[in-house]
Amino acid sequence: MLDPRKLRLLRELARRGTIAAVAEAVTFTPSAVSQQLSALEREAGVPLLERTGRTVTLTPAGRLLVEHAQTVLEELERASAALAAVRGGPSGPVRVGAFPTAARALMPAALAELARACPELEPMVSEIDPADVSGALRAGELDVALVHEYDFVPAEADPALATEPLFAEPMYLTGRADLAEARDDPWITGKPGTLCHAMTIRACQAAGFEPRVRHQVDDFDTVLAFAAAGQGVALVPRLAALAPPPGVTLSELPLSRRTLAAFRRGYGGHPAIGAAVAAFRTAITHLPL
Amino acid sequence: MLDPRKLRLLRELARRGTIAAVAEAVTFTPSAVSQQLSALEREAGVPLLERTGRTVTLTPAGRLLVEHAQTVLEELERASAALAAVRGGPSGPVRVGAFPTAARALMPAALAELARACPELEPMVSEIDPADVSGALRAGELDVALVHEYDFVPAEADPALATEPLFAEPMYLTGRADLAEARDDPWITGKPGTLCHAMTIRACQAAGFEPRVRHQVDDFDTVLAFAAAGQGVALVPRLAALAPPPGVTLSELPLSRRTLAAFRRGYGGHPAIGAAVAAFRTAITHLPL
DNA sequence: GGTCCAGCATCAGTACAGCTTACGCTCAAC
DNA sequence: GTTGAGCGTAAGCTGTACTGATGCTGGACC
Repeated sequence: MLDPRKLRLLRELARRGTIAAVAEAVTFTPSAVSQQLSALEREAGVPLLERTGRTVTLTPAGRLLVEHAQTVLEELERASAALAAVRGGPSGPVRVGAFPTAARALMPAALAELARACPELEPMVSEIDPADVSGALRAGELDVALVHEYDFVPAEADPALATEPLFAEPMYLTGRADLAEARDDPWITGKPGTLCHAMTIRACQAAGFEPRVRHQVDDFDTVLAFAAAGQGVALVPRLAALAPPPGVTLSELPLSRRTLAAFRRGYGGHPAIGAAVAAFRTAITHLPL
Repeated sequence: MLDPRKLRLLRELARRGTIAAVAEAVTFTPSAVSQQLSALEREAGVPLLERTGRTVTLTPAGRLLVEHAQTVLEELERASAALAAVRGGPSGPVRVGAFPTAARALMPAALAELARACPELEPMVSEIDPADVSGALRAGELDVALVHEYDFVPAEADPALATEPLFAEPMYLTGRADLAEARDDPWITGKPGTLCHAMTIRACQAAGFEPRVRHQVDDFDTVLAFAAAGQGVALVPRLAALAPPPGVTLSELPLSRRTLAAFRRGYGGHPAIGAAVAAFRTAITHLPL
């Protein structure tokens, strides 16, 4: 019988590309991962990995097995979720990931609501960059996470993950009435590789110009402070612009940011996930949107 | 992570009812099964078994988990089958179960065809009573089996097993032109509990009478010999009546017996199963039906 | 060309999981 | 009361799966 623990390693390898990365994700040594994958190959009777120099790639048979591993692992998780549902009310630790804005604006109210509704639940919140959420969920480091997507920058579609929309908020432009006016202004964006960065660039491109980026700052409070200091214009979501510093004018744009809850697909039926998402929703109703 | 080996034991328990029976089916000691199930319960966090005196029954949570176990195990088997398909042509041992009539009439030609088409395959045939086929397939003692069903006696519907129809043959009545004429005759049936027995009883009931059973014999050659000796009438399928003894007349009835190939559901894609079923079909074309 | 480093494999050693064996308990049948 | 079937627990052994150390390969950089 194929061992799902080994299948999990294979799936991670398909995702991460190197044995070392898999080892780090599951907190094993690379040696252990290498041995387990070799054993899996032996059991499978087919080469699953191709060793070329100091790198490994999956063979077609390996990719095929990854597909099956996917469904097996999902189904196992579904079984766990069903058991947890039977076990009674949600209880035990739930690891929650949240991007910084949400951690600040939404989490306190959500945690209070969660403590009220499910006192047995022990939520553990980690701030996490949305770009890392997918990997952390898959690796089992997180159980549920808040992520967001912008117009022009959809959330990563991962077959192993499911999402549930929570709310949408409009985007604001600082200093100017619309994007066209800001065509020649200096811009303040997030750091390259972040969603905020991509969002700003793409929105400007859609408006017909390439933004001249002067500052690269991730924290929206800092962004607004820079804007107040006349350092440039920026796009900020409603939640980050509830109390703009004096001297900063905000114009609502026909752009939005959507916040979603993400979790492993098979885990959706888990009562802890349901309770957490419900608490998010309750907290949202208290949000000044 | 839930261990599929333990899930398998739970599934077997749901089917067989006692730990001792599970142990026998998987060739463990009852102690090992007990320990494994206890461990599974501990991991699940919910009571799965209810111990009442010297017997165990599944709790609702246990039954729920069995459902999931079913799909997990099926999916694992599907993965194995996919690997076997990649591995190239069918090879290795295939355990084939067949009821006595089929073993005699069909198997020689089917094995010859299989040896021609897939020389790497090592079929191992066991005669087996159709009533035991389901359990043997589930326990992994057989990979594919020939079973049959009669009008009025459909094949057992097991969610873990899939079937594929192979051929149908008419039933014959010995001595008389139709069932109504045989209303008051003594009858020769299979032994109680067999499909043949049930088939005869139900067919007579459908014709409006209760057969008077005199002899209980499973082997159709013996049945025909009894009929030739004037000991009564009987229903026999075409395959068993190819060379009736002198003095036995046969009348075709509007009843049929269907022969099917059965295998574990997840195993259907396995090339060895496909090759075996194909060989059965080829052998059937040589059958004087 | 030599050096360094990243990445994987192999080997030896160890810890733990899972099996068997042996034994005790409970309950039903006789 | 005795017997036997059925399950659980304790003790012991084996094999699996991990870590840590070592060696090999190939690319980058000087």
